[in-house]
Amino acid sequence: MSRILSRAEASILHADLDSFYASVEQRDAPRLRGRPVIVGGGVVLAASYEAKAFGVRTAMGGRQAKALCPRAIVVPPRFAAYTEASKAVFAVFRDTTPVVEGVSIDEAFLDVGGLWRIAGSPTAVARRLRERVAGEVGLPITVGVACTKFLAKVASGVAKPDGLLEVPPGGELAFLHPLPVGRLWGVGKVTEAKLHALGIRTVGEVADLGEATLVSLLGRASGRHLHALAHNHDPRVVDTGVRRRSIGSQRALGRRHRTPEELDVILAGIVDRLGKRLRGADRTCRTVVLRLRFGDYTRATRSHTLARATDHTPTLLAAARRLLADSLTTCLDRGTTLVGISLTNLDAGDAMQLALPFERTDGPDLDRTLDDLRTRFGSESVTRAARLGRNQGWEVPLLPDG
DNA sequence: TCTGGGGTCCTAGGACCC
DNA sequence: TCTGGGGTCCTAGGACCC
Repeated sequence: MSRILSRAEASILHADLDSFYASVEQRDAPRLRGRPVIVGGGVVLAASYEAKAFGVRTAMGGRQAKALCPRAIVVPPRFAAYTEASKAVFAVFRDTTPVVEGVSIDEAFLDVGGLWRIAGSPTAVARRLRERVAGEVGLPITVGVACTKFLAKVASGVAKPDGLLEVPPGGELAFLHPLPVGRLWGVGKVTEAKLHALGIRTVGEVADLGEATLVSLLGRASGRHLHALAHNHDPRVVDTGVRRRSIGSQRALGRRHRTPEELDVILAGIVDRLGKRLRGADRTCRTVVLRLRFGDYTRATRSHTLARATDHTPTLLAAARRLLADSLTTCLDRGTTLVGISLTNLDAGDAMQLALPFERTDGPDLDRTLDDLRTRFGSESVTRAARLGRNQGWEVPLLPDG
């Protein structure tokens, strides 16, 4: 299959803007250029490389950051400016290749395997992409080039900041195995500590471990995942149709005591915003999740699944209020420092949307309908939604790839 | 060190169904 | 009637990512 052949060449780009929020601030305010910049306040949302040199890191407490880098300039975030910059950068991505998969506001995968004839090698494409983002949007961006998504991401991480790194075909494992285990996607503090406890510090040592050992150590999914990545097995293609699986909003409240009435007002504000976002995205949800954090930094989640998917704010709010009412004594006892709502199970609504065209289609038209839906919703969403629809007893025909 | 806001995915147990 | 196996859904919690 052509997919196997194309995997032999390094045709996947992982493009990642450097210290995105801080770079936008430095671009827009000349006085910040070349200086250590921290975006945020109570917590560091982003730090410029000048600030990172002092040990300042994302998610670090503001006080600690100032202690490490007293000369840092702290600026409040301007989310509208970041959204606009992100749109401009993604426009350059899409002008480069139609096969773009956004990962976050500042990060995307691009498949440029089909561009040899018109645009040259993937590395040449990456070089031009970096020049265009710098010239047209005014931001530094790092690009990793490799034969798999995972390796392209590792490469961009190694090449940061403002860099370009291609992992040459055939040189994948030689590149990967000396790296520390923390470079593997999905290895955070906890997993790293478990591996270190066994004396395992490099990706190569993980690769030597064997899948069964990793599974017994980390659980089925994580073990298999890590084993695959350590051998650079990553069959995922760049998927243009990835859809959001949940939307959420939360608010930190500080340590001040809140009355039940205050909590209710905050909750209603959050649900109102989310309802608008949900309808704006033309989605529906079936599950409402209440997230709480308490004065002792413990957390709790409570969820409720509705009989059917909805985008109706009063319905969502009623569910959220019931969840909060059930937790109210805990909230008042322990002191609530954060309230949040996540709307999940967004696919349940998709399943209904998708079931309709299925019902009207049979014979040779089915393949065309499936192709059309996959283009609009992404292949994974279609498969998942069709399965959900079947489980609900709707008239959704079995998908060819079962 | 005492912490923001937005997400994804996995696990495990109980309920329920075939 | 008893017993077992297999599967999905729901819920709560946790790890991880940017």
